[in-house]
Amino acid sequence: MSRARHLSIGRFAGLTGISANTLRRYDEYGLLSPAFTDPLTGYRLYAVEQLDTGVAIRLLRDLDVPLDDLRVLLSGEHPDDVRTLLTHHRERIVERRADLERILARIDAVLHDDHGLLPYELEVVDLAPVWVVSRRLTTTRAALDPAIERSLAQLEDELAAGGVEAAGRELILYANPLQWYQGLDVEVCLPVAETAAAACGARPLDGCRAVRTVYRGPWDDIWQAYAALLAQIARRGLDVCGPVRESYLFDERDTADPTRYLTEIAWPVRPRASVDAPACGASPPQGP
Amino acid sequence: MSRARHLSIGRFAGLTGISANTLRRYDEYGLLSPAFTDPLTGYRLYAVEQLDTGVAIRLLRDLDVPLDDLRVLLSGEHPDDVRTLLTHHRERIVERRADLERILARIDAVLHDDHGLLPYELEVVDLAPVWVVSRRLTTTRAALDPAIERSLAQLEDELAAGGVEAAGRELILYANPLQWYQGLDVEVCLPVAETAAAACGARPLDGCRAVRTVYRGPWDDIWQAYAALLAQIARRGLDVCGPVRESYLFDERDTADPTRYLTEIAWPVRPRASVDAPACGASPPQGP
DNA sequence: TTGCTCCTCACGTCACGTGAGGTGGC
DNA sequence: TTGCTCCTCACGTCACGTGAGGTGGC
Repeated sequence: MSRARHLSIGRFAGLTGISANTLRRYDEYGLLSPAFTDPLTGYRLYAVEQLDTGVAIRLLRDLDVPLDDLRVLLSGEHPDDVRTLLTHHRERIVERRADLERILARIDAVLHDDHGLLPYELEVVDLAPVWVVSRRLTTTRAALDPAIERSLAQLEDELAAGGVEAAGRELILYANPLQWYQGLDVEVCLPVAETAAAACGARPLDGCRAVRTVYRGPWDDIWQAYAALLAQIARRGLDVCGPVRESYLFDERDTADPTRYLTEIAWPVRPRASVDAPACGASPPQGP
Repeated sequence: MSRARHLSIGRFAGLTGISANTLRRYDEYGLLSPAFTDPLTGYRLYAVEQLDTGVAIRLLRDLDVPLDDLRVLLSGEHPDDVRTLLTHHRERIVERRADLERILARIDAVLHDDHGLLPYELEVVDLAPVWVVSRRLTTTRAALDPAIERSLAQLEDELAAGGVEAAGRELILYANPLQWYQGLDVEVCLPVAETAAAACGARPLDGCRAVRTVYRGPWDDIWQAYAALLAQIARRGLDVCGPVRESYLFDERDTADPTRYLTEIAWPVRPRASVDAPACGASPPQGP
């Protein structure tokens, strides 16, 4: 066995630009094993003929092609050639770039829009009483949107039949927003003028003290606003005490860009009665 | 100790969107520990007041801000606010995007330029003899470029003094290209017409059989071409037998884009004399 | 009591780098 | 003989997910 045409791991590393350590792992991994391994010393000896394979691996790794892909390619078992592999890999990289673009857009939104990380500025307000026609339903989160659509359409039909016009956009009450995974108790409301209340069978929503904020962004992420609100309410020594009201200041009727949606959240609160008393409707371990 | 305002890890996870597992690690890591841990059962209980911190962590992790940064931010020890942190983080993301752009550009170069992964098409050629004025030097890789510049300038001065014009671009001979880490033995040559050879003290470069390829790309990566060439030479049953010649078909004099450089590499070869005989100049273990 | 939640501990992911501690070859 | 190279084994990186095996609380 002549070693004249064999390269030690260090030389092979120097020529291919792959570190000796990494070459050992490629050997173990079955990706690129030396032409000869001394059974006594364990020394790895690479053939000069393996250099171009090594260079190719190095080039593809520089492009961040996964080792698994390289093994498939080098095994020759699949008919995929480098071109096919790189085409697939290109898509992966394009996706990663898109991920970064999304992150950048969100960072810039925080930096430029000049609201803090949690863009929920709370204020305590007194909600005025309001007359509404409403429809209450129980549904799941997945079925929520069409259920609301249907209820709204029905309410609008009823108002039209009675010759009454809605006094504003719809208002949606959630009795248990934090237990959405157990099903949602929803009341869809359309406000009407008090003078028209009798004509359409409207009921009053009582006025009450509430904590109010405006959430900006797509509805999928609105749970974050709820969790943050809940923390702030607790910090202020308040307890939530009634169904939360969502109203839609700016939504798909106003923009195609969900990140610009504005949703008002108003949560009825009262001073915390006692440290040890369970809070009504807010304390998750309590109710059904 | 009332637990009415405490949340189990599962509820806290559901409200913040952080998995229970991850919350346990954040506890261990000191990033976000529960307000209360039952010493008997080890159960973690989070305060409602911790929800907004949880949401903030979740938001920043969605932006891929490292845990270490979050710990610094939440510790309040440093005056950095979220804005500063995000500004730094933005730079990191922009860098990552630039990395991906570079990878995409290289993938596209391979895909569109229609050469294979190793863009080295070998051919065996017979190099014609050529007359050159030359200057031989020993240097390191770091000092190579200015050393070549100086030698070339001197050679050009000499030719000008003798009233002779160069017959083409320079040619550079490397006696030991694969041992560059041990120092380079370089001969810088300018070709001249045979008729002018005597007037300027030119010497002949003998003709010989050689393996020739054209490397495309920046010089920093040219070692890859050498390694791949060496593999192909061995596969064809040849041995290298003399200093390799580089000539610069397309370089900084022609383009500002190093990825478009074209470098011709011609390596004198002979048929392998014997499997066990050491090859001249190519077999790395053989000495300086 | 059943089923759900919670606990800890360990291992896998991905592709390496960095050492410790010891040995072979000129 | 000295200094260099090579060996194996173990651990660290990063931020998790996934399971095993067992227990607490309504």
